[in-house]
Amino acid sequence: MDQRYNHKEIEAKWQKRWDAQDLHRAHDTSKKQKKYLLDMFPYPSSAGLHVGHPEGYTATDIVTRYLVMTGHEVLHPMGWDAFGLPAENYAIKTGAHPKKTTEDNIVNFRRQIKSFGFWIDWEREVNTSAPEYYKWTQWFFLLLYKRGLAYRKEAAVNWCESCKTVLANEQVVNGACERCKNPVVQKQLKQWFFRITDYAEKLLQGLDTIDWPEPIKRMQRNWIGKSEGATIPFHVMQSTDFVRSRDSQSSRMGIVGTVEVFTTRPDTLFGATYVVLAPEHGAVDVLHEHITNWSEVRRYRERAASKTDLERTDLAKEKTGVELQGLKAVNPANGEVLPIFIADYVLATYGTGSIMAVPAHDERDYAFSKKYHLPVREVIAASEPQESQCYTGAGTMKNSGKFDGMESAQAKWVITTFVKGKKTVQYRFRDWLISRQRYWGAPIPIIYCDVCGEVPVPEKNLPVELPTDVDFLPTGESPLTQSKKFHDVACPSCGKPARRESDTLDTFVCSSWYYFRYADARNPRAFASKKKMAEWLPVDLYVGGAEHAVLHLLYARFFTKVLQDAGYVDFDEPFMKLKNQGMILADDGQKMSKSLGNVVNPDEVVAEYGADTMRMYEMFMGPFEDAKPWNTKGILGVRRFLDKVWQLREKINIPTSDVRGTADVPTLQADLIRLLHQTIKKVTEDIVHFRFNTSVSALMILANAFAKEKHITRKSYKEFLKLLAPFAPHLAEELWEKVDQSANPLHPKGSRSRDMESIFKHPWPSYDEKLIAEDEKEIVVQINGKVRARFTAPADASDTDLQQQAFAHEIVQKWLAGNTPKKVFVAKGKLVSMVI
RNA sequence: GCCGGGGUGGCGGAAUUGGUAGACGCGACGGACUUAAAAUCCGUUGGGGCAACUCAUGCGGGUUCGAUUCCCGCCCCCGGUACCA
Repeated sequence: MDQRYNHKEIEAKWQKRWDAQDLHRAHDTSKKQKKYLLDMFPYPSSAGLHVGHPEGYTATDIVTRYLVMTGHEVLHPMGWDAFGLPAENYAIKTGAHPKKTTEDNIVNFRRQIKSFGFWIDWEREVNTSAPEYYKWTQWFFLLLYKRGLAYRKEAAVNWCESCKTVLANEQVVNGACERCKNPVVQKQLKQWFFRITDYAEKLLQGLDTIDWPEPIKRMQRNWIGKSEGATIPFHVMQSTDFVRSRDSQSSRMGIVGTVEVFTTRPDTLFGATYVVLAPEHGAVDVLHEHITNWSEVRRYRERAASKTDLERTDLAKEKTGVELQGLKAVNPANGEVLPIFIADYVLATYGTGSIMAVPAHDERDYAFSKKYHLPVREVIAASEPQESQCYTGAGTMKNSGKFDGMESAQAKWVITTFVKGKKTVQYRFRDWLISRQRYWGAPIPIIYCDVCGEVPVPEKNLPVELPTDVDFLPTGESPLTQSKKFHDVACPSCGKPARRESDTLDTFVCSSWYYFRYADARNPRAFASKKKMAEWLPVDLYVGGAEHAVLHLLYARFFTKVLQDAGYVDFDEPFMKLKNQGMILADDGQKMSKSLGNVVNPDEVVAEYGADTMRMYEMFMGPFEDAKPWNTKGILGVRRFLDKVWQLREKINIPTSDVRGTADVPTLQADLIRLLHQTIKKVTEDIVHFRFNTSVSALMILANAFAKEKHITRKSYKEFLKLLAPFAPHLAEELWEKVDQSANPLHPKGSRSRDMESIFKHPWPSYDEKLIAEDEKEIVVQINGKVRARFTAPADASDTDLQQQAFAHEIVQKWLAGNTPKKVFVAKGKLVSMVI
C-alpha cells in the first residue's frame, strides 16, 4: 500500500470537481442562515503571493467550511485592490503599462490562491482598477460631494518629494512616506478632502458596539484623539500702552486683538505665565505692524516652515521660540500681563493653534520656561509631595484667588464660565486628504468651468475612464493633465470649454466600499442592490493584518456610516467581528524580504508538500494572532500526520459500518469513543475561537490513538474525516470517497449515493457530553505543596473517599510517618493537598 | 516619553474562575529495516543526581496548603504613537 498520498493528483481532482459542482457558490436566495466571511483583499503585487496571505485565507476557509457543515449559507469572496503606486513605479522604470502588469499579476495571484482549494465564490471577484468597479468608486465620491462631505481647500498638506504626490496623515509614518520612507514636507496646496471629522463622535461610539481586538479599538480611539476642554479668549494689547498707563481701565484702550487658546486644563488658568502661538498662526500676520522685532519673527517662521515633519519632531527635544515684542496678552482670570511667543512646539493644526502656557503643570511649557527663564507658578496642590517641579495631575486649587481650596476637576468649568470661555471638544485627527497627483487610480469625477465653477460629473457619464495617452514620469502634476482628450471637456452644466480634475483618488477610497460590491458584484445599475446587501451584510467576520488599524478600517467604517445616513443601508458598522492575523516571519525570526533572501515561495511549498499540508502547517505554527517564524522542518511533521491519516483507512476492515463488541474490536473501543467525542468538542470549540493550532494538535492526538489500534470503525473514521475536512479539504474528500467506494457490500446502492456526495454536504459531527466524562480519574496527592503520590479513583468519589485513599497510600504513609496532617484540602476529581 | 502586547525545554508552542508545568509538532539521541543512505516504524528526550530527591515558566519580593496564573517593584523584547495643550 502507498505510504504517502499523491497530493498533486488528489488536489487537482477535487479542485476540478468542486468547480464542476459549483460547490463554493453563495446563493442569494438560500433560506439557510447566512454568514459573510471576508478576507482583506490583496494588492496583486508582482512578487506574487506571500506565505502570510494564505494564513488568513485558510482561517476564513476553515470557518467557512465549518459553517457550511453546520447548516449555513456562506459568502466568502475574493478580489483585488488593484490600483496603487507599485504598478505605476514599475511603469516608470520599464514602460510597461500598469493596466497590463496589474492584469498579469492578478492572473498569477488568482492561480496561486486557487491552488489552495479555498471555498471562494469566484463569480463575485472584483477588481478596483476595472472601469465597471471604479465607476462606483466615483459614484461614492459624488455621494459624499452631494452630502457636503467632499470639499476642496488650500491647506498645508503632506508632500512626498520622491513619490511626487500628497499623502493622507494616516500614510505618514514617523514623518516619512509610508511607501518610500522619504521625509514628508509640508506644502500649501489645493486638494480634495473627505470630511471624516464630521463623523468623529460616531466613529468613536461605534467602537463600543463591535467585536474587535481591543488594541485595534484603542488605536482608533487614540487616532481620533478626543479631548474635552475649553477655548478661552485672551486680549492682546500693545505693550507701549502698559508703559503709559498701568491702571487697567485705560489700558483697555490698547486692545489690538484677541487670541483664543484651547486648553484641557482651564483650572490652571491662574498659573499661565505666557501665551504661545504656532508660527503659522494668523494673528501673527494680523498684528504684524505692532511687532517690533519683526525680522527676527519672520526668520523664525521661515525656518519652521522649511522643516520637514521629521526635523520638526526630531528637534523637538530642544524647544525653540521667539517672543513677539511689542505685544502682550492679558490673562482673563486675573488681568495679568503676559508675554506672547511663537514656537513650533505649538501646532497650527490642532485646537486654536495657540495655547496658554502653564509651566508648573505642563511638561512642555515647563521645558520651554526653563530655557527662556519664564516664571513658574503653582496653582494646583498635589495630595502627595511631588519630586518634579511640574505636576500634571489633579489636586486642590491654590494661588487662584477666590477659587482657592476648590478641587481642580470642579474648578475647570467654574473658571471657564468665569472668564467667558466655551466648553470645547477637540479631535486630534483631521480630514482625509484623498487626491493624488498620480496616474494609476480612479479619476476624481469633477470638472472645472470658468463660468459654473466646480461641477460634478453627472452620474450618467460615469465612469470617467483613465486615459491611456499619458507618460508616467511623476512631475508633481498628475499625468492625467497630459491627455488633451481627457483634460479638455465641455462643462456638463453650460457646455462651455472646461477642464477635468486631473488628480486621482487615494486607493483607500476604492477599498472603503468593496465589501458591499461582493453582495452584488455584477450590478450595472447600483454599487449593490439594497436587497442583496440585506441578504449578506454586515460582514460577520473580517480577517486581515493589523497594519490597517487606522487606515482602511477607519475609512471603511466612515463610508458605512455615510451610507446609513444616506439611507442605503440600515446598519452603521461594516465588520461585526475582526480578527488580526500575526505576521509570518522567516526562519531567522526576521521579516521576509527580497533583500534578505529569506522569502518562502508558496508555490514551491504547495508543489512539494501539497496545499492541504501547507494550510494545516500554517494553522499549526502557533496562535493565529501571534507573529511566528517559518520552519520548513515543521511542515514535514504535518505532512507525516496527513500520510498517517491516509494509511488509517487500511484499518477499517469491519464489514458492517458500526458494530461494537465484535471479536475484532478490542476493549479499548470505549476509550477511543471517549477520545473521539472529546476531539469533536475540542475541534468545534477551537474553530469558533480561532484556536487552530490546538485543534490541529487534537486531530493529531486522535489519529495517533487510531494508529495504535489494529482496527477502527468506519463510523469513527468518517467522523474524524469530517473534523479534518475544513483543514485539509482535498485529502478529506478523497478519503471520504474511498471509504465509501470500498464500503460495504452489505448495503444496497441506494444508500450509497448520498454518502457519495461531497463531505461538505454532510453535517458536522456532534458530541455527547456523557461519553466525554471519564469514569476514573487520576488523583494527585500534594504534601506541603509538592506532588508526592498519585492514585486513581472513580470520578464521582467523595471528598472523604479521596482523603481516605490518599492516607492509605504507601508513599503518603511514609511522609506522614505516623503523624496526622495539620490541614487537608480536597479538590474534587483532581487532588488531595495536605500540610504536615 | 506615553499606550498596548509579550518573556515557559535546543526550537514552534500547550496548560490560567490558582490545582499533576512542558500537550502536539520539530530537532536530537538510541534501536529496527537496509549492502548503505533516505523514507518509515519503535523507544528516550527540561536541568542536576545511581537513587530517594532536587532545581526550573525573564529578575526580586508578597499572598496562598498550593502561583506560569493573583499583588508590588524591576529588567528585556515586540507593536503602535510622537510636543494634540
